[in-house]
Amino acid sequence: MTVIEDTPLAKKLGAFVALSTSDLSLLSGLHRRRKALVAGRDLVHQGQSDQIAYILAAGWVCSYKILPDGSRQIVDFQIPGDFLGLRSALLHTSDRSIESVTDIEVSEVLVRDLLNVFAQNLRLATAVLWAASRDEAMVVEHLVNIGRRSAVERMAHFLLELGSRLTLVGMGDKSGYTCPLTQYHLADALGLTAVHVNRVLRQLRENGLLTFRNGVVTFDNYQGLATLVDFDPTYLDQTGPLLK
Amino acid sequence: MTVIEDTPLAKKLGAFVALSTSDLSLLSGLHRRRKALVAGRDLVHQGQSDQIAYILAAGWVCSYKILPDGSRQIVDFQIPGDFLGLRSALLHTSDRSIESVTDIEVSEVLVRDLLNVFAQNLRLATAVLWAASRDEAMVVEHLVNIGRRSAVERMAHFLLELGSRLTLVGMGDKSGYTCPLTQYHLADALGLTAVHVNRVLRQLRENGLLTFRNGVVTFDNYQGLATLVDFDPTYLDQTGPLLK
DNA sequence: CGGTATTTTGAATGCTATCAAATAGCGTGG
DNA sequence: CCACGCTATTTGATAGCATTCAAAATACCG
Repeated sequence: MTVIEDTPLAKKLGAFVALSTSDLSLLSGLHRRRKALVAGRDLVHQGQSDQIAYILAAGWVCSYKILPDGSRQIVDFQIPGDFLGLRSALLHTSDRSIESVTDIEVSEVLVRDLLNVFAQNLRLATAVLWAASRDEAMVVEHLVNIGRRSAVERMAHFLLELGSRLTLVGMGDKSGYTCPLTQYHLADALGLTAVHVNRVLRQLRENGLLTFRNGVVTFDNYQGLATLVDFDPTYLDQTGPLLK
Repeated sequence: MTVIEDTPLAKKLGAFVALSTSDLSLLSGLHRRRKALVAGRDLVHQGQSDQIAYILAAGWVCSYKILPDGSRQIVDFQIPGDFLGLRSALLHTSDRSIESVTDIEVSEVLVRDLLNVFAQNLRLATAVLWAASRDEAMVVEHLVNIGRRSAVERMAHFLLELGSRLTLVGMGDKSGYTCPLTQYHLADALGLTAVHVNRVLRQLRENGLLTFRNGVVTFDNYQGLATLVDFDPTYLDQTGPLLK
């Protein structure tokens, strides 16, 4: 049996609030109904909405919107420990589609079960809300990124942010991380062309800032990158001011 | 005494769920502590967070982030009936600044009072959550707008969306609305230059689509605009599927 | 009526897209 | 194990949209 504390969700929430053993076992109660899915499948389709949310246990996922001309904008990527479709399940509205980027494993969560957990345990409810709020803050940061930064800065900021998130769940550190995204994914997320993404990555590599090759992001000069885009990971590393 | 049903907040929430007289009086209970502010003042500053949220009663406000190079990205505008700083008050984190665009009137709302209302009245709690969720959906729509549309399309989409929101609170219709935003505001919201905003507005005007002059937006061809950007106001006009 | 903020227009530059094509990587089947 | 086909990456040349710099015209305010 897996050690409860080691699920990505527990790690992430644990970074927000201290979790007791009983908190952890309540959380693990949500991890029944495991499901596996191959890469490139839609989990939720734009407009559809049902009573189920998911916790991503393994693999990467993206949420996106398609425009009438066929282009798409990726709103966010989700990594292990993230909820999928939480708001759409709670509020019966889905404004975007969700697709698996890699093969994934998810745990189905019934809204009813989740609300029960919240009712039993304020600490967990807060932690989950906190995480949801962080996700929203990331969308805002993403908006600023696309609206006001050059292509090189966008890329740097994006890869730094991803690094911080992965570090939180033990899948990366300041030296880099494994990343399954293609240059097309990056393009759709950053509002660029895949061709230009390639040139931007080359530029970052040639300036000794970072290398993204063979599915691995390597920060060659973390501090330099952070300075370049004024990266402030504070909005991700909350030190749980609400509950201790 | 003002008729309760006529506050912009009541109008907006009323479009989500049917509100009874007792719901309305509970709502109006939140409208004590009226405050007035002149244009161009900060209500909440990036990073600060306190226990107070606001309901905007009159005037326009914008929430934005400033980048280290001095440029700014406006994340959203708020119009009468919108909450200001709701999430930051609930979760003790503010990721953006809020500034008055015009002279405004707000009602201060203590988190405690708001939570009391929620506890007493599920219908209102749902309506408010719904409104908050709509605001989030608008940020996502905004992201898509900036990431994947041309300058002309961005402008058209933005002004259409604003029109829908204003219509909901009785401040506009399909023919147009009064709009206090300067071309600098539009530029900061759409990730453009003020100079280019001007050219884009001219282009829209010369194509007979819309006219924005002397603080008035006039839709010269509403259907043409909606088609141009595939505008779908569905995500704003919810017909309250949750509570009737 | 002067002063400031906003809008408008012009010319030149530059960043990113588009179009086109070559190279490299990877899984599959012979 | 190699050939094949597909997807992803890389590079070059050209076009275009939006920015930048500059300045004039107009609106707004006390």
